[in-house]
Amino acid sequence: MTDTVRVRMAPSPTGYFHVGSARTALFGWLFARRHGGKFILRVEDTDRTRYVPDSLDDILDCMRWLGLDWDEGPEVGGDYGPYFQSQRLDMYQEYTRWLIDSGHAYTCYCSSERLAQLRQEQRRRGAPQIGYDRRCRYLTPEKRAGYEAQGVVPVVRLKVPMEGEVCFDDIVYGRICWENANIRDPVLLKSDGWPTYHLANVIDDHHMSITHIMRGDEWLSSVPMHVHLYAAFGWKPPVYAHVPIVLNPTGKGKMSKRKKGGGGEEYPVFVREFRAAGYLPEAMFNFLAGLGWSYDPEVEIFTREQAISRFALEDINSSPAAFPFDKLEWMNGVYIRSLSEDELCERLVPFVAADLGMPEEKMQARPELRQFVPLIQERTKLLTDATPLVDFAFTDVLSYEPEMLVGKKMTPAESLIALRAARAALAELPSFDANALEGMLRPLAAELGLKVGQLLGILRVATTGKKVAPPLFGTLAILGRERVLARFEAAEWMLERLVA
RNA sequence: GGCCCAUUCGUCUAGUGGCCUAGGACGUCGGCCUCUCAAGCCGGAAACACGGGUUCGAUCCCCGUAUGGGCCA
Repeated sequence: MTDTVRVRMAPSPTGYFHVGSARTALFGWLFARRHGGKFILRVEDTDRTRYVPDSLDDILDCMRWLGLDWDEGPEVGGDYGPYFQSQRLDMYQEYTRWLIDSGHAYTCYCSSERLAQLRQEQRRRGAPQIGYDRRCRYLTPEKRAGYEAQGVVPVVRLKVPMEGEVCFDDIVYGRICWENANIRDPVLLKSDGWPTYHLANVIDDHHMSITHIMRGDEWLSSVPMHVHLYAAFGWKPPVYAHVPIVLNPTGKGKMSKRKKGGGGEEYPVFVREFRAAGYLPEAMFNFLAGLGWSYDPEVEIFTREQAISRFALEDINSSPAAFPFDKLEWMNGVYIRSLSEDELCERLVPFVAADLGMPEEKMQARPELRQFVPLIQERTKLLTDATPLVDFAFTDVLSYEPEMLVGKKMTPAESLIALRAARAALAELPSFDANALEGMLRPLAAELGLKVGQLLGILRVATTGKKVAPPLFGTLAILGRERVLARFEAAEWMLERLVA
């Protein structure tokens, strides 16, 4: 029997798309694509208290950004809908009723106050197990009727077997077992009539014919409840593959929001933050795929097609991984360097324009950025690196300390002489292209008795106002004679005041 | 605290009983190149948590310990 593989990703619209969720989604996507199956998006929006309005848009948007397309779900529909749990409430209630009628579940009238008190007492006593004591499991029909008469609205709990053990085979972790005695009776339906994760999840996965569940390993401990639920319904559970969580860069604790990195800096944890920080989606994809999975022991850079061709759940590493930011940055640089110049320029425009407070159209209408691309391509690891490398080309007034104009091991007066000589020579130069400039400036340094670096250092500051900038000859050519001469003149003026 | 999971260079990983004098990558260190910064090239340092077994032989299998992580509240 050739069951088509159906993998689901089930995000909750309770926050922005987390990079750890992205990796799990990516593994699921790779698996579905590898087997020619379906990748399904189901929105688990049953937690109304934690609902964040724009989070779903963010999740969908970031999925698209990463190139993780889905075959069924929001915006695309499908034959197994609705794909929002909030639209499937009838179903959950109906099945809950069946569970009660068939003796697999029971109503529980315990108040949250009693539950809290119970836990507190268990803690104080140092009880081996903390949690619900199944009191309502044994309620007499009379008692039950009494509560109902008082208008107490119950929750519904699953009757978990009290002896024996539950086992299941996880593709990543192997066989895992629990003593049933250690499992509490979980709530299935809340008193407001909404399902818990456990219930909704099991019902939906079954009805959507999900064959493989890929999710973070923080769900590992709820598997036994799910297994019991499947058994109660008489359904065949899907195959599970839990993916180890992503640890923060220090390797201590999971990569959660609002934590500080090793250097005390805040690091991105949401996909949108990586995007805003100037990471490329293709680099992100490659990197995430290599976190906990290996395409090839000798190969770090691979395409999504290559990843699809070799992906196997069995090969996912079962130990959690710290998030190696350095490696991501390096990889992003590799991808930036592999882009065509036009492509890179296009991606750079929004970033540079925003940084410079300039409309994108205006930025695009100017030739400079595109001209600078070949000079800055190998100098940018993140798209956000570009602005400081080109900003001087978009302003007429440079602001820098006059002292910066003094050449290495030189006096201000000597620097001034060099600057003047350069300006005179540049004014005369027949052609103002990079080659011509180089052919003139190098000999000039020798004539002045200076090292090339000394002369160019002075001119670099005069031109860009910075000590670190793209290669000078190309930069001069892009700015053009007129602007360069004006900047040199301004620099001379500053140096003159320093000398005097 | 209980349950569950994990443990190979600083980090991401390869490795499934002999091919391992443990491979690759990032980072790091040294050198080359060089107009600054990069990029590139060459080279170096760097790991099987510990203790017991099993076996002719363990990174690889089993059991403990330790450490880390997750869930439960």
